[in-house]
Amino acid sequence: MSNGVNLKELSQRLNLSQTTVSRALNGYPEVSEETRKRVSEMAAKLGYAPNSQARRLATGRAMAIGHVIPRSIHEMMNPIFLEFIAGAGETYSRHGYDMIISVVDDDHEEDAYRQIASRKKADGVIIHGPANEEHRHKLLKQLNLPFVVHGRIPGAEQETSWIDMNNRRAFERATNLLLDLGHTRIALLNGLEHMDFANRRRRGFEEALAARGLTPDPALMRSADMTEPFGCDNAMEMLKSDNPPTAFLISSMISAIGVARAVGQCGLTAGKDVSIITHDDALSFLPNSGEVPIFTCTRSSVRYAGEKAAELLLNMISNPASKPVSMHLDAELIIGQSTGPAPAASR
Amino acid sequence: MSNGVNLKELSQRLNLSQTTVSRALNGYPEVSEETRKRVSEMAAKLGYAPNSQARRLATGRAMAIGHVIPRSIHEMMNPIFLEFIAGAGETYSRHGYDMIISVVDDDHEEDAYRQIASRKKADGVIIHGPANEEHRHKLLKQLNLPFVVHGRIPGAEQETSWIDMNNRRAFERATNLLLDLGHTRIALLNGLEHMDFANRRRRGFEEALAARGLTPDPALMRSADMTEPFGCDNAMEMLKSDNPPTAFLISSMISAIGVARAVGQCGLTAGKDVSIITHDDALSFLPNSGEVPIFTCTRSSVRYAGEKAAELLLNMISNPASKPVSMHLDAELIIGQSTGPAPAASR
DNA sequence: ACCTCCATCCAAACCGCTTTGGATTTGGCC
DNA sequence: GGCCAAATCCAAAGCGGTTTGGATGGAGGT
Repeated sequence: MSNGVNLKELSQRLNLSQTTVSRALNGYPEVSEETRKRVSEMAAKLGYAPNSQARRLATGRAMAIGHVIPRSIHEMMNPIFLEFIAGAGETYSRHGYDMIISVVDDDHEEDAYRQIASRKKADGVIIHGPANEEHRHKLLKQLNLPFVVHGRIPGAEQETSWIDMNNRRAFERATNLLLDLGHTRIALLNGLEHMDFANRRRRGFEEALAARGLTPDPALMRSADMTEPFGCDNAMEMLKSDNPPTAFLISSMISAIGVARAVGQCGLTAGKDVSIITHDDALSFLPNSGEVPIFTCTRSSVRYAGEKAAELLLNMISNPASKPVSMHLDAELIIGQSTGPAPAASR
Repeated sequence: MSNGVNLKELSQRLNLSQTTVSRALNGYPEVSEETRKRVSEMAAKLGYAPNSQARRLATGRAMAIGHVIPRSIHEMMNPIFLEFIAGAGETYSRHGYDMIISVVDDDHEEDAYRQIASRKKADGVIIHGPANEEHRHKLLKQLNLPFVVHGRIPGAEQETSWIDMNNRRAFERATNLLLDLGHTRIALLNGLEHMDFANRRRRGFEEALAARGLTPDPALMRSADMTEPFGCDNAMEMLKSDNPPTAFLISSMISAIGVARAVGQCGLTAGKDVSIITHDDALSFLPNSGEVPIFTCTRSSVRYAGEKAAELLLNMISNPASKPVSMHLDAELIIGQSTGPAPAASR
């Protein structure tokens, strides 16, 4: 027994009108400090809190942000998605917004957005994992639903708000590091390249090679969901080939761990016989810290991106006339134990 | 330009009352098939969808389920949590419910629940990761907010609805498997044992040993957040000790991967020199399948648990008088490549 | 004493839907 | 033809807030 008071009852108990009570609680100026105090005390005593549905209806704002995630969201996205959510969630709750997540069948994604708009379930949404061929932003514009992209939509950079890390640059720098260490046969284990982020990473890799007059060996480039076995299996295969790579550049810690497993199983040592650089999204359950991190990595916190994306979106919502805004985050290049000079001319 | 019609406009266009239109769309019987057809056609044409806030206010149901997760949710919970969410989310959307997730400061968890109740933000909640000392269920009872526990609250099994896997039994079986293979020095790398699930797993382990007259060696039992380094570091330390274990029993795939890394670094082979059994929550980004899975494991799908938990909760909500219900899931014991007979009297 | 101007407070409309309690029409049956 | 029940449909009352457009009363100015 603790709840059940509504505005009407509260105002009756106070011998005040609902108007005054509402204004007192919402900090409007046309109510004396004394009554305001009286009101908030009584409200606290009776445990009054405004019914959110009623408030939303009256104000016309849903006070919620939607995230629609297709059921078969690609495996590698999963943990990253959660970390992003955690960051965004903090921002939302700090601003009194709810976060609503819709898990939908892949072919119902568009429906989900339409429903959010037509039923007024949320004041805005976040687009996750933009692909090379992306259309969601068009739909959302048409639905007049504010949104922020986590990542970038190729060809729509100017007309959309987004937050992204500099994928191309990060992988370019990582590749250069390996080149500086004398590696020339570098393998790339990348995410699905129909995704924009993976596409950009590959370009960074290729451009760095090209700048030194090297051409990437297609046999050393793989692209798939970034699972652990993906890393292990491909690394194993490459290491056992006639012309194995001396270094690996990997798009995710999860797959990097797989690569490390393969390296171990081949009796090699990472950082000596083989070098590994991975991108590190700073996932909390895969810490790669310590004085000297296990993996040399390009690091960029997805959680932070989530916080910022949410802030961008909330700004857009409270300021609908504003121009598109974007944030470009640079990854840190952090030296760990998994890189070293290329072994001298192997057998 | 596509939305903006409300019930009033729709009914005017049809020369019908709002009542009739509402009833037609919601499938009530007191409207002729002909008008129903006319109504739904016009609704489709004008892109009408009921404003969810208004509907919620009128019906008094939030049509949403809340998940509050403390900001510092223990690291190992993270990916598991997401998988659970994915499962639950499917059930919700299939039933027209929204899922709202609140990320809150640890010391505001109680507030979060109170708000959900007093502001009527959700019709029910899921309790995640019950601890040995658990109090949330009392608060929720007092708030009169339906809930389902993912896991079990010790001492409140009868009076709460929950879904849990048989942790004790799973770890008992796993331990017996190792014992049958001749292992006697078995290490346990467990989750935080102030959590109910970890506590139960330890008991399963200890009881299996005790049944064969063995007492667990405290030096071989570790408990912490289930990160990858936790597995690697502890395994490394144990393997290098004077009296190393011949087998590892591990609470999470993530840490198991760390153990595998340590095993590799020590020049040993899993399944031959050292045996590994891990619990496998069937996380989608850590597949452990294939003809012969890499890890021998006790497997139980968290996603499935999420689906079922959501179903239990929705049932409770639509049927408030019902008695507490619970589901006990048994983990499969699956033989993979990481276990084998104990090596004959090692050096 | 009279008037203006604030400072407070209030009654009532409104947000968009569901639902109650009829009103009206239709059809079957004696 | 008259009557009753079933089939349709509707006006209006909520749901619980916010917000508009005053009303009221006391202070200050002349």
